[in-house]
Amino acid sequence: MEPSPKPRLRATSYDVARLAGVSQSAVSRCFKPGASVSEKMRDKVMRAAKELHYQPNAIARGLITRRSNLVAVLVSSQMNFYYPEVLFQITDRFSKRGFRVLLFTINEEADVEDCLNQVWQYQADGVISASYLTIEQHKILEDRNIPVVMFNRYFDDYDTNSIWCDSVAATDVMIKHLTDFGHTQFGLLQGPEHSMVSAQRMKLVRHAIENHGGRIVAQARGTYRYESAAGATQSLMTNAAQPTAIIAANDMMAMGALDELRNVMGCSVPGDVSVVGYDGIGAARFASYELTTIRQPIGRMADAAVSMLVDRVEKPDLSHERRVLIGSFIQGTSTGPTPIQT
Amino acid sequence: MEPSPKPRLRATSYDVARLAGVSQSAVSRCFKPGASVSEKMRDKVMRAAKELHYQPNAIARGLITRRSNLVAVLVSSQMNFYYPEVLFQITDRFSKRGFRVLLFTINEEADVEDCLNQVWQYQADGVISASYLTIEQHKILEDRNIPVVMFNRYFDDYDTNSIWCDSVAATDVMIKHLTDFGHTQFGLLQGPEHSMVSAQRMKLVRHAIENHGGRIVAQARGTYRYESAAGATQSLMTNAAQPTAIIAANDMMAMGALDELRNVMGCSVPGDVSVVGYDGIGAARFASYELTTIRQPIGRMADAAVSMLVDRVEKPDLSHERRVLIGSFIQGTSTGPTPIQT
DNA sequence: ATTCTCTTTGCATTCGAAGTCATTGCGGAC
DNA sequence: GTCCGCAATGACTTCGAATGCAAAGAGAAT
Repeated sequence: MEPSPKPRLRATSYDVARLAGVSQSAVSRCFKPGASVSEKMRDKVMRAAKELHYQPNAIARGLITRRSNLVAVLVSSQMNFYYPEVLFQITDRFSKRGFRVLLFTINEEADVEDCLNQVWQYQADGVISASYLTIEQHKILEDRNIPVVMFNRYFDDYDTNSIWCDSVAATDVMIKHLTDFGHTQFGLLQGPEHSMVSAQRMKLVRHAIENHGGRIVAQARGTYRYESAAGATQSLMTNAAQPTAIIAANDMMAMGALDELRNVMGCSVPGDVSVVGYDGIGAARFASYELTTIRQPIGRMADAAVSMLVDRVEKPDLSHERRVLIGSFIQGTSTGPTPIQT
Repeated sequence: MEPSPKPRLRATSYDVARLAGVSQSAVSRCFKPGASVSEKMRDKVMRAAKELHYQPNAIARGLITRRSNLVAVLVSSQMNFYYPEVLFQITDRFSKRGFRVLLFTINEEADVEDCLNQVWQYQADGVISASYLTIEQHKILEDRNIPVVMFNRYFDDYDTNSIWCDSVAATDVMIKHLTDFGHTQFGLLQGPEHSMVSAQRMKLVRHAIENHGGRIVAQARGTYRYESAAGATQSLMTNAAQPTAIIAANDMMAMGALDELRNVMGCSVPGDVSVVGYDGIGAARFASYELTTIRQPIGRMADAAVSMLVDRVEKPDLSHERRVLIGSFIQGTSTGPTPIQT
């Protein structure tokens, strides 16, 4: 007695070939755009493929072509609404370009090592990092010939592919907007110590404040998260010289500061204190906040990042590039005239 | 003349075997936990592997073992803060279980078809769907023997694996909380027409309102997004009989409604109108909102979803299961006593 | 020393598609 | 009718790791 044919779960190219009465190579070619196949052949094969619900096995294909069409996206998992926006935009665009996204969320720095190993094991064709990465870790990837694009970060002393948002002019406009309102006493609500984004932004802010004759009277640090702003704001406001305007390193903290001021400390914003942020995330436009902020063109940054990565996957020898988009000043209602000094 | 040896980009198990002076099988076994390998062998191999920076090729492994260790996660890309929270939690947990996440964002229903094909091509071991899926689409996956877990949704008339949050009791408490405050005129801010989550929630709400002697005086629909609440709220409030409490199908819309009421229509919340939502997302706790809502235990739901999927990947014959966690009523400051009727 | 276990190791094959190369077929030019 | 060029097709090999099976080795018991 014949053993009952094990119910093949998945049709392979051989099954399709058998059914269509052609060779496996022919089937393969029919699924490769631009291959040399006659109309008749393509028809036969496609009909058979449809009948068997055949779809090429991307894993097997990846093995032989050495192209997985997988890209790894690294994002920090901290609850900061900036990352989901970026992630979704990037994923969307990769999808349209025929790449799949392997998502890695980074909780703590220690996760990165693991994550890079996985990237390597899964033969990801490239990496977009919107998370903290050391130069050493970056080098590991480059040594392995995996192109990397850094999203909204770069290294000062080391060449990389990166997408950056330049806020020099916008920052100047923002500070001028505040000094025009009569503000001279500024409080800085910075991000974490090691964060280059925060450092960069605060550098611009300091410079612009100096330029427009303001003075930094207080500084505090947060973690970029909403919750971290409460304590930092308290510390800023209980300073000997009270700031009349608070510049936060991102919108999340600006929102936290605004809430702390309005809802806990009983201040009016912008009546007593003005608050500004950075990023231009969706939530910053909510009517309860309407933050004055500097908006990153996230959509165009995602476009640029995806293009840049896809280009390097296709032509590995392309040299490093840094693409800089320009952030724009967005006036909200979280800023206004200085209160008259008593 | 010998052709210069092309610099092997990637060390394979053969390279490691050669360097260690053992067979390829031995190398493979050294990387398989629980395989029968002597101390000496493991040492030799691991040393060689380290020297060559060898890491097993997950693609090749997947081809032969028929296990990709990839899971697909489908989420809607609409800007609703609920999805990122769920996504990050789920990803985190899969990571710890040795699975990688293939992310698929769904913009419109038409994307699903494509996405399912990709899931099939990439041999995903399983799928978690936090996005809209028809029964037919679900069947496709099951026919292909790909286990699916539906996150926060299920089918009424079709068996599936699902994680669900039961809000029956909490809804009753919430409505009682409102009627105790004197509210009798309710306005419903529903989700999209085809959304089963909205339908379910609103069913509970209707029932509870009836139970506690309230009356639904107005209804409107939104898209679950913040922006969609503005118009819907206007429509609710310009109704002949004005509601004194608005029940939104999710927190995002509740936040939108609250902002529209406070910042556009000049109402006091909860002075003039009370507002409640559903989900218990992080942003609902922001001091500007402090929504009264029904919180889903997202962390435990993610745990359950991941466990359920991993179980079915490992034992494909496990029957369907529906795990139901209980939502809890969270009292915020968006609800209060009815205004005295004039 | 011999035999018998039980563990460790290597050989050979396998997974599924892609691509190389050789062959076939077809049309047109002579 | 013969020859040439080009398109279409198939046989065979390849990618890298896992595994069934057979063989070799290590002890233990006699």
